[in-house]
Amino acid sequence: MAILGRLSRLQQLVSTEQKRTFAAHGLDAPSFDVLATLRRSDPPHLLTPAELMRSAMVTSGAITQRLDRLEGRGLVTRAPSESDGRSVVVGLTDEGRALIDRALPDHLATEERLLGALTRPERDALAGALRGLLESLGDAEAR
Amino acid sequence: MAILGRLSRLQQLVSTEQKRTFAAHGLDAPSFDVLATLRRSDPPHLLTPAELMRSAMVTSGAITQRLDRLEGRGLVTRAPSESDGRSVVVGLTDEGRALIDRALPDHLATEERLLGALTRPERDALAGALRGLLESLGDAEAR
DNA sequence: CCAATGTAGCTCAGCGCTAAGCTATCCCGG
DNA sequence: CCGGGATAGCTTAGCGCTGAGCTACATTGG
Repeated sequence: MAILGRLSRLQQLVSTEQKRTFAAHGLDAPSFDVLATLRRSDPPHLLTPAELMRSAMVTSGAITQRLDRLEGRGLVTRAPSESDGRSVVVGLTDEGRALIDRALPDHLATEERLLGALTRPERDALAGALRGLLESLGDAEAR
Repeated sequence: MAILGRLSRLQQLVSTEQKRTFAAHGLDAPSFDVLATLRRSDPPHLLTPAELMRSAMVTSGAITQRLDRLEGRGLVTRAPSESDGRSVVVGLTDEGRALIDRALPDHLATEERLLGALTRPERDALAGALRGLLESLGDAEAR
């Protein structure tokens, strides 16, 4: 089983490299994750903590703390939901949106660089294999 | 770039599943990693903290703390190196070896289960792609 | 031979996450 | 209409890791 060990090592290398990119924009990985998830969501780019939690695959406490930090920096806003008294709506501030819009191109360039060794067909095959595995493990959000 | 995102999600799912297996033997992932690395090394299964550090891709401080915990439980031993005054030699105790020998088959079964969705050729292709990526990123220990 | 540089391992403060538990709200079936 | 289970979000203690810094030992070049 030389697959899962390599998966873990590769993820480790990749995330270390990505951290460097995030840091160049004053971000860390958890913050980038939240901002990018909001940015990728349909306009008007509003999500609940529960949605962010499912996307990030972390516990609710982790999302609470991520949002605390981002809100403290003025990058996201929290407002009570109008339709569900338990829920909260998270949105990007102008500053948060400007920041993630600066960081995203760099992030994509890093991805491209990390995958540079693979040809297009190889990438497609790899993406397909990963997708298949994710689905077999019941990952609902296997995008 | 649907690859790196899936890689991260997959690694998350896999490691959560593996944790469950480790816990069934009274282990967590870091402890399992150290014991399994020692067990897989050539007899007499002795490694230095520096070697464990490179294998696990964590900092030296992390290895120190992992070894503190394992030594405290009586699963590994630390002895000063005879050939290098800076170095330490880590070995498995009888108990440590017995424990990892019980846990490893379960771990392999978990791997097999997680990869159940892939056929043999699919696995080979995936393993090859991951290996290629690791090498392109300069991972010396891409086994 | 020794000064300079590199390597090995340890220490510790700080950080983000989990796990468990809490309150408040929603929603379904009886 | 209401009781009970599910869901949303927050809190907090505890944990493992990083990053920076330290000491001791090894190695290399002049």
